[in-house]
Amino acid sequence: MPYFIDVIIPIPLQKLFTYSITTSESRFLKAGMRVAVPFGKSKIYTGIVAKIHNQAPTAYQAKDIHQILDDTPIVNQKQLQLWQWISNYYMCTMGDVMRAALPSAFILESETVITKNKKTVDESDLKDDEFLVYEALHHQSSLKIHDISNILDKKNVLPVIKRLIEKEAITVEEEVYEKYKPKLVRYVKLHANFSSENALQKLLEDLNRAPKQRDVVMTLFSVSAKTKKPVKVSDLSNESDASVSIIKALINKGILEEYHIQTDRVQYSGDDNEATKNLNNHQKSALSEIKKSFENHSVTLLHGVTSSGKTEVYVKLIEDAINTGKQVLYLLPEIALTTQLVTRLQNYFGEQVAVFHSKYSSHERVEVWNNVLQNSAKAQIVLGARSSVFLPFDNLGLIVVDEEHEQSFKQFDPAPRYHARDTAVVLGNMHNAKVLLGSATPSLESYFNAKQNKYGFVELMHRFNDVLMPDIELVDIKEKLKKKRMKGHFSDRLLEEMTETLKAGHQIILFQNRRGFSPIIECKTCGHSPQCPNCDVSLTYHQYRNQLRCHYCGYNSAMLQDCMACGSQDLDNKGFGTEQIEEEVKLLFPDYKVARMDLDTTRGKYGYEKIITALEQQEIDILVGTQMLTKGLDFRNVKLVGIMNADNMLNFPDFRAHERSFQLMLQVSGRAGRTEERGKVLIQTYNPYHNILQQVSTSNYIEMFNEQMNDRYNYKYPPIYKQIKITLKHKDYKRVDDASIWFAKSLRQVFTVNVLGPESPPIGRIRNQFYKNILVKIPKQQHLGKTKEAIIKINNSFFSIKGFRSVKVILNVDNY
DNA sequence: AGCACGCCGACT
DNA sequence: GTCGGCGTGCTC
Repeated sequence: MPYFIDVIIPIPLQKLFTYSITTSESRFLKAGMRVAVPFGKSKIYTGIVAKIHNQAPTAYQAKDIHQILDDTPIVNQKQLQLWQWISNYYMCTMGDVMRAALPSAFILESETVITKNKKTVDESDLKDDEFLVYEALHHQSSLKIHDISNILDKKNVLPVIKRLIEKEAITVEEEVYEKYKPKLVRYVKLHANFSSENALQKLLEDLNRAPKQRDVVMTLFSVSAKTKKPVKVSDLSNESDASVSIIKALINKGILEEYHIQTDRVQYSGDDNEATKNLNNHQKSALSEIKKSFENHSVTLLHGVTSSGKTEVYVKLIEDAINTGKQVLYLLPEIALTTQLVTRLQNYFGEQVAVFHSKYSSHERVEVWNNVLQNSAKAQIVLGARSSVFLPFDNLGLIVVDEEHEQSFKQFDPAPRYHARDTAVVLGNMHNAKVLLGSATPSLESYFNAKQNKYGFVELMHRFNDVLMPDIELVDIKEKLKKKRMKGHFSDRLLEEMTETLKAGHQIILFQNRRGFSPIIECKTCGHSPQCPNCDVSLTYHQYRNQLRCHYCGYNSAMLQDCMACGSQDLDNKGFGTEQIEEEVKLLFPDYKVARMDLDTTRGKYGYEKIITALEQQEIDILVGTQMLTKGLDFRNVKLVGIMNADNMLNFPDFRAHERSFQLMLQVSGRAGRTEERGKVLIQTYNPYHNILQQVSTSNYIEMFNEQMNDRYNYKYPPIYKQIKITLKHKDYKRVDDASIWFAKSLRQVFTVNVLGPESPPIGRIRNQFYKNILVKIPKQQHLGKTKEAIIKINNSFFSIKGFRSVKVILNVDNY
């Protein structure tokens, strides 16, 4: 019987590809193994076996596979199921998912290797460039395409190679290289010849004439007696103070024997585990409520105020899960994956904790992957950022999604555009695992789900040690400006508090959110900024057309000459960043140490940690920063938090701007006064009566939730409606314009009023590509799957139109 | 996505 | 004349 396999290939093509295999291969291969397969004329790709079957394809002749790359599957059945879900739900190809899921070292690529033919060729027959290549092959046995471009100093070398093949001077082959190389560490031991007492005695006598070497041997004895473990070459060299060459001499003489052991790149070397901390009463009751909730809700939301000790509660749940022999996944936003939290968990669970995030090299990721795959003791608890949902778990018992509201859980650019929190819920379901979502400021959708009783719900509203919530004061800068009480961006109130805090020897955090690309028009007199009449977002000023536009419905109007609210002509486009604030602080407080933390200052692997450490060790008095500051860090000595301007977040053109502002401000506020003393937060704003600011100042989540949900309901936004964003891009404006109008028209034929756009995004052109957005809003009762099918159908007919073929279409499900 | 094939401008 | 630009089509 003929055998075939369907293979997932890491390219954005909808279909799987069928290859033919032999009977013996069919016995060996299993779904989830990697195979190298020929694809197209010359390429060899790494594919994952999705299915083994006997149905020969009818329309074409299946090719044979090139090679099997694994002995056992590296992707398990549950993962393939998850990939399929992601591919369906987020409307991307399996290839896209594969690319995102596998560490890149697993995806091998072929390289063309050129070798000289045995039979000699008449060199006069060759042209200059052909001769150069031929000549080079006399010195080197093989060349890569890359080498040839270097030799000939041009890009396109394929015609030359083609001619050489025709003249039978060379042959080409595709070769696949394994990218992952295990790390080997060199060890030494005494050669077996000297294991007897006599031989050893004789050896030491012989070595009396080589005292250095004798020392090394003696040190080897003492080290191995002390540690009772194999001895590394590097350790021996350090301990005995001998150079590596002396050890090498001993190896060459056959006195020592060298061997290699494969080691993990990622290793934990710490003290013995601590017992987990005892919980206070509030934490205890939260813990038992969570456990109770898990009985009938596999997903539970924990709403715990900042500094309430959520982590300790997680730790207890993790402990329970691993005690029953299950794996645990602890998801965090990338940026919060700091050494602080990692060390904390390692203190409790030691070696069982594995860390997985984007700063890890591809090789390190392979090691974590393999440890999870083998259900090794070293990876019972995985602490990771969004991509760790792709690890080969087999036996998950618990998933914790900390800082659940964080938008960085959603991947925006390349496909798959998945949300790790939502994917984690699906993953948990597959494993019958419990999922705990935790946040001090839950996302509206999760809180909504909890309210709908779709998720369980537990609150933890007491701060640890009963520290008071910080005192939040709103400062009206409109008024301060009028009364001339502003120094640059600082109000007199903020300066007062800063001076006092510094005098008392405490630290200050100043928060300036620099987000927002195109400037927003703000009236200098009343702080009003024009709103879109159709949506609850601020209009964005577009200089090139002197227009005000709405990002969401495409509404636009001519630029106003005077403020709609107060008639003042003093309109200003606002936008100041952390750098200016830092400069101003340095001038205002020249005697104190000021530092800045934003994307620019935290570049590099440890940039972020350096600043955190400096702050912890109180080398910094005032830290100016962006949202980075908000991520679950514990700064003991920070007493004052200043939010320089709350308005620029509130006016961000996004239906979530208010929700996000609330979350952000409350999170930053949480950094103030985490020990005995009560912290102070000052929020500078032009509009202190803004509902969100009032809600922040009283930490009133419920009120914020109700009001925002009301808006979402009125304006048909998530979580009431689902939405899919369709982005079209092309380098020719006319073409995207036509294409997007066509696309939107086709969508309207199916979805009528629930289609918004097409409209140009605030940044209409990026990298010489013009963008157009179309938004499809999906009511709750409308079938999601069918909606997607309809969109895919429209997309297919779109691509059958000649002129639209070169337009790129990006589908983004839940684009928030 | 790559990559080949094929048809038009600007250079040794 | 060729080199190289990118439009179009295909990949088991």
